[in-house]
Amino acid sequence: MTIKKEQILETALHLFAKEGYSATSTSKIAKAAGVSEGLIFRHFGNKKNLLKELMIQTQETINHLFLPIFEETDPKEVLIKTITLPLRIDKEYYDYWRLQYKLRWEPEYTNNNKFVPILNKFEETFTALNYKEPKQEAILLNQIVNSIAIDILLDRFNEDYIPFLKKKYKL
Amino acid sequence: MTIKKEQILETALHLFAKEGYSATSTSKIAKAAGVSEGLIFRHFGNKKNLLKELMIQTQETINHLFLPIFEETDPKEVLIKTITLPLRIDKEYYDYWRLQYKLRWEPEYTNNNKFVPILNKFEETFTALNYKEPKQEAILLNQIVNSIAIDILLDRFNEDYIPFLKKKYKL
DNA sequence: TCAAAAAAAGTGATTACTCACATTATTTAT
DNA sequence: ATAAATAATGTGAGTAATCACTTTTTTTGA
Repeated sequence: MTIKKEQILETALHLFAKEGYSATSTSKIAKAAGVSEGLIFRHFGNKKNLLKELMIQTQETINHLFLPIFEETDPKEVLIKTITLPLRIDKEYYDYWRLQYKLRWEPEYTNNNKFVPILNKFEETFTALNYKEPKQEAILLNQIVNSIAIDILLDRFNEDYIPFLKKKYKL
Repeated sequence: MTIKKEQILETALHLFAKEGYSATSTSKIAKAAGVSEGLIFRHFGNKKNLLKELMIQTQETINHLFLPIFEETDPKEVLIKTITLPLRIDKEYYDYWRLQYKLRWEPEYTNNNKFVPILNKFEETFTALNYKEPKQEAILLNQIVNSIAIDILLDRFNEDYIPFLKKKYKL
């Protein structure tokens, strides 16, 4: 991976996340990245493929952020780490999240259950904690984490919410 | 309001909700609505203003859907109506919701606390039910409803979730 | 010296939007 | 009442700018 290719990916990520895929032209990316427009097509073939490579990176990044939760064995610790996950994410990763949430609504974007592994982890956790309906609890927790992430990205999150959730889950 | 103007609004709503604002050209709208492209600009001035008028309609529609919750006085009934709201929405309104959720992520879209009234209603409700932290409970309930709506729109909702929530809130 | 990397200079298609003009609906004057 | 005047609605051909993408030329590093 050359420096310029990385610059294209980095710039495209930022512009796609900020303005959206359709609203971001390849010439705009090239200018912002400080490269010629042709280089984008040399490296990625077409615009859609640039997005595709970006989404692979995005998925890897997000998987990496979830890793500490997967590796945690103590169920209570799983819940704590899950609830506070959005807060612990460094701002440099925000564009990845933003792109992910934005692209959910695109018709081409097939969401084919990328969240199944984390839902299974949550279900195991709630089973270990003797919750009556661990499957539904897992869905609820997943919804909460997503909502917190969205609130943070849209700059309308209130930190008081976290201790409230900790009490709810007796943590 | 003339028939053709209504057709433009209706078609634009559907295309914006489905493909997104930037990805939908005015010529595409005109063709699908069966009018000349010039008429869009006669009625709305420019593309952005078409979206603006559409968003006013959208807000009115959504407010109307929330009305039964606002008018309900029995706190338990408020919760029941809230939890089941996304389920009770007719499919013909889906485009309004989709547009709303999609546009949250656009930089021009200023979200200036349109949800404050419903959050206040929820807070009153939880206060009446003697919940310890009604403000935070209101935020949680709002998150849940939004999550359900998103899941329905993205066609990944499981109906078993509703009875689970009813038990949670002792309904 | 020469292949890969990058830039520069193109391509036709599509974009949002304008404009001159036609048609239809509404108001006004007699 | 009705013809004339005015306003509202609608069309289709045009605009320059921008779009994704291609081809050609130049630069770079081993």
